[in-house]
Amino acid sequence: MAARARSEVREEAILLAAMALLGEVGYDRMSVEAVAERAKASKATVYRRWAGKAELVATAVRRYAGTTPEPRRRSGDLRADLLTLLDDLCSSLLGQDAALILGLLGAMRHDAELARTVRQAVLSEKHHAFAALLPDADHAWLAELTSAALLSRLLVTGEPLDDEFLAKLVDTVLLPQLEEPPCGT
Amino acid sequence: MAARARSEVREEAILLAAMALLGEVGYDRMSVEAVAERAKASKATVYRRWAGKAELVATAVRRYAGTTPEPRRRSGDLRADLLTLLDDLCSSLLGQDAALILGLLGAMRHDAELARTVRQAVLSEKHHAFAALLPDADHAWLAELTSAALLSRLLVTGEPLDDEFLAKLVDTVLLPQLEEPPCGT
Amino acid sequence: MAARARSEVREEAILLAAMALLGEVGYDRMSVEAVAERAKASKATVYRRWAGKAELVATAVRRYAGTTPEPRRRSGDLRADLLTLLDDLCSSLLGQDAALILGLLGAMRHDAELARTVRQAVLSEKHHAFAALLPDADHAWLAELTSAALLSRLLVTGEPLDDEFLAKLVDTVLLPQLEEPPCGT
Amino acid sequence: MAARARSEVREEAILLAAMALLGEVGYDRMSVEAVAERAKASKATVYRRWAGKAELVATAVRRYAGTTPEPRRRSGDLRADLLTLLDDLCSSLLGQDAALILGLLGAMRHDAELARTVRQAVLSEKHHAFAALLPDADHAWLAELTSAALLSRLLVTGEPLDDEFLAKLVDTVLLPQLEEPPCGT
DNA sequence: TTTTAACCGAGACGGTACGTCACGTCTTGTG
DNA sequence: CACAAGACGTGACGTACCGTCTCGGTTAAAA
Repeated sequence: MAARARSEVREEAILLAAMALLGEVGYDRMSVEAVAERAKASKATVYRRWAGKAELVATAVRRYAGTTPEPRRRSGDLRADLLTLLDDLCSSLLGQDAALILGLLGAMRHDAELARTVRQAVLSEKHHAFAALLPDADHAWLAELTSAALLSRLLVTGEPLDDEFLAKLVDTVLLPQLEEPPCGT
Repeated sequence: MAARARSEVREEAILLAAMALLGEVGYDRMSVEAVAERAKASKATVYRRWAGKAELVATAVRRYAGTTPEPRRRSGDLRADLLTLLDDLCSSLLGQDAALILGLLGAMRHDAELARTVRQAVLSEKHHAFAALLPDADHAWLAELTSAALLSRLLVTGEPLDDEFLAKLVDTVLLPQLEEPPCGT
Repeated sequence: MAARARSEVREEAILLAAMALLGEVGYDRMSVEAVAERAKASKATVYRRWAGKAELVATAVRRYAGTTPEPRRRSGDLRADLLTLLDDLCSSLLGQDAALILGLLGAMRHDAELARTVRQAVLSEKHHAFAALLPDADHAWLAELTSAALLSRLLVTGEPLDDEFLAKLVDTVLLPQLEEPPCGT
Repeated sequence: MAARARSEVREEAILLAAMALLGEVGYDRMSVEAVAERAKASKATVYRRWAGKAELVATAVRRYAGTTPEPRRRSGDLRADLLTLLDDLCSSLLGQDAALILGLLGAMRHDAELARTVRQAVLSEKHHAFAALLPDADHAWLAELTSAALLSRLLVTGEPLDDEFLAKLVDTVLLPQLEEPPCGT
């Protein structure tokens, strides 16, 4: 194969530097200058590709954090499968970095294009996951509810995304919706 | 010896200016200078009372954000009452101002005490509302789910908090949890 | 005797604090706030008496630095007496603090009254000294020349006001003027 | 790698603005912000090159203050030539701008290197002028005395540098030193 | 003594300038 | 010719003093 273009190499270096700094100091205190310096790139190179910090970080996270690997196999037990699924989704919640997510949410308000992209990243992943597991359900709605609950924990309550929480979510929100029709009425 | 007391008037003017700007431009683009100017105060006066932007915003929000109106009367029809309740909660979601909420969430990351206060303000309002309507339910959980769904709409999807959405929330999330023995089993 | 009025006590405390700080950090970095604090006075008390830093310092220096004590006795040897005189004048050159003098010179440009006072303090002392020693000479001119030379050393060249310098001043500037007439012409 | 060189143009604009303001309002009331604004530069650019106000002024003066015009021709009459010389020196006394000189003297206290330079500029000009006119005299001493007298008038007494003053200076200070064997002895 | 008025500490206040930092744009020379 | 290096204008940051202005507590003289 041909060697990758210089741009790609640069881009990767920048994104990796961004991820590293993101982890070290958080979104707020991460500066584009620092990213450029660490990547041995120049600020111009960064700004040539991204419109600002939020976009840069968005790309970085999309590429290096949202690694929702191959969905784990289903066991046949619906409840167990849902728990496994949620566990996977948690792991990929943009690295669970609240500051990063806030930064992105903020940036979305100024950049409609970014907004679309992030929504995609945040929701469609869940959407597809649910679609795979429950072909007949209202995937979009399940994805939205799940996403909302996870985000709320992360941003608002600050409580951990632990097994107990996931179980409650499955038992009181997700499963009831799937069993709804059988109940008669 | 007694010096002139810090004027409550000044403080209020500053906090109101902060709230206003927070709503207008969001946390990031709100500058302390602008707050001072609008409050006809000097930067020094601001910094004399608060250690920085985050603390200023924290106080402002603590004081001026938790204003729930009195709950409307219940009709006896549970579904209708829930819809009315959600409608009320929407109206008080900090004015549904996404910029302000983002600013708030951002400020929470810099001020743990504020974080507690805001969680209280955001959740306990819903908590009490549910408690009044459904004495036997898991109020905290209902409040968290509802809050999460509203926030998600506001910040992530950007879709409107319309009746259709509220109805879906009631029908697929809230009511199913109240029909506790879910028919079968 | 009656106890001194409170004001006088306060004034003295403030002036002494000013002198102390002047010596410790110099004119530029001495702040009125620091003077007040050290004197356990309030800024208002300082500003009640003086219009600003320069005036405060002017008073302080006039009172506590310009202590040209009683003129030393004349020996009869004119040259020796002049040297003694210059030595005394050097000692009283506002404590020889260049920064202080600069501050005063600067303040003089904004405050004509102060200007008069400082000129008085700087020049008339020398004037009188010369008048006592040389009743028939042009005292004002001698005073101006001497003052100028001392100031120049202090502010411009920064070289020490040592005996060699004083001797040269006496021998090449002062004495020639006194011997002028005898020479004929 | 090569970045854009710091533009000599920017630097010159800033220094000229500094000189202008120095002359207009004096060192103390000259602000870096004002300099930057007048130079159509930014504060950051100023601070990128100089560590503070003192250094900025230092450079400005170093570069733009030592401008003596060519000496006028001598007539052969020593007294007349001295008067002419003093007149020239007056004109070049940094424009006889007291505020500027005070600013300069102030800046010298914060920057030892500037101090050396300014002394050079202030004194060596006179030094050379005297050397040209009186090859055998103690030029440095004459220069210092002259400089001192001019400065004293400008800063301390505030009286004009008029012909009468210059004549007195020539007749009572300069000429007597040149008639080296002072008649008697 | 007791009142009563001046005085004074403490320090809040609106300002102005400081020096720093990061932003996003731009130019320049090197590999 | 793409890129590092980094200068530049911009604008907010948080700090330090400025000089003005209430406040109440404390004297010391008048009652």
